[in-house]
Amino acid sequence: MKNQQHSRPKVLVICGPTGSGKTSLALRLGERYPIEIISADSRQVYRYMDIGTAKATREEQAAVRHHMIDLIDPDQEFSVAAFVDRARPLINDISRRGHIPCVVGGTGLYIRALLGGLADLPTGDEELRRQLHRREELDGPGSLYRELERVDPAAAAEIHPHNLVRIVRALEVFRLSGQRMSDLKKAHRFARQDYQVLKFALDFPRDELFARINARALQMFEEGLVAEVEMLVRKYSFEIKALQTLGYREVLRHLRGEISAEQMVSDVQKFTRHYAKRQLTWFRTEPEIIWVDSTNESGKVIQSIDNFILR
RNA sequence: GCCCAGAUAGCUCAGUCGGUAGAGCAGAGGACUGAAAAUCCUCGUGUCGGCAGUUCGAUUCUGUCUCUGGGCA
Repeated sequence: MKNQQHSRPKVLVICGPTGSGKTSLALRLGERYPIEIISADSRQVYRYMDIGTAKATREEQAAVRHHMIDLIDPDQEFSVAAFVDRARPLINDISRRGHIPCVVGGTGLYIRALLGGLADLPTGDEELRRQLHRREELDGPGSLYRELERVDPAAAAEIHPHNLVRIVRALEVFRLSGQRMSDLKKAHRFARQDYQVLKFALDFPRDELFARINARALQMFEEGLVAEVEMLVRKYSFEIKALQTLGYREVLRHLRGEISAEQMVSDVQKFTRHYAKRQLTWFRTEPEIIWVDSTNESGKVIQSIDNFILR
C-alpha cells in the first residue's frame, strides 16, 4: 500500500479567483522547483485570445514550461472532457521527466474533474441542444423542466426550473445514453485518487482583490483588448461561442453600439468582480485546500511544498 | 439677495391622502460532472438633511436653518 502511494504522481495545484496572483506565484515557484505548468483555464485554451484571458506572456511561458494554452481556434468547441482527456496524460509525462506538474488556474470544474475524474456521461451534442431550446420556445417556458421531472425526477429536484443550461444537459444525457444523469453521477462523485495532491488557493482581502481586478481590467483595455476583439470578429464572426467570454462579450456590445466605451469598461470590471466571487464560492467547498493570503504568505507555501516533495 | 425644485439604503430614485418605508444597481451568501469567464438561486432598518411647531402619533403637514441644482437680479 505504501509503495503504491509513492508511485502515484505528485501534483501541485494553485487555484483562486481571477486577479489573485496565481500566475506570478507559479512563476516564482518555477525558479525554485522543477515544475511544469498545466493551465486549468477554460479560455486560455483559445488561440488569439491573449489580452482578455490574461495569458502568461511569451517570455513567462519560456521561463517555465506551460501546457494547455493555445490548443484550439476560437471557433472550435471545448469542454471539461476535452480538458481532462488532454491534461491527464500530461501529468504522467511530466512526472516521468522528473518534473512536478503544477496545475494553475481558476476554472474550478476543470481542476476537480482533472483530479477526481469525470463520470461516464455522453458528450455534448450541439444539434440536440438547439432542438431542445427551440422546443422550450415553441411549447412555452417550463416545458423542458416538466419533461425532466418525468424522465429524471432526481435530477429535476436538484436543478432550478429556470436553469435552462442544466435542464438541457440532463435531458441530453438521457436522450443519448438512455440512462438518468442522476444515476450516472451518483456512483462517481469525483472520487478517483490517482495523484498525491497539494492544493493552494490564493486570496486577498475582498476590497484589495476588487481593486486589483478593476485595475487589471483597465490595463487590458490599454493593452488593446478592443483591437483583439475586432481582429477576432473579422477573422471569425460575432457569433462564435468563445466571444461569449467575460470581457470579450462587453467589447462586442460596444462594437455593436449598444453601450458606450465608458459603460464597457465598468461592465467588464463589474462582471469580473462577480466572476471572482463565484470562483471563491466554488473553491471554498473544495476539500483539503490551503488558503494563502497572496500578499505575505509565500513562506508558508514554500515550506509546505518542501515537505510535500520530500514526503 | 430673491424665486423655484430637490435632500429617503453605498449609488440612482419611488413612496407613505399622517400610523417609522421599497425598487433597480452596487454589495453579500449559495448551487454546479462534456456550455463552467457559462448558467442559475437567495438576501433590503435606513437618525426618510438639522431644529422647532401642530398632533395620541410626523419621514409625510407648517415654520425655520443648512446643503445641492436651476432661474432672476
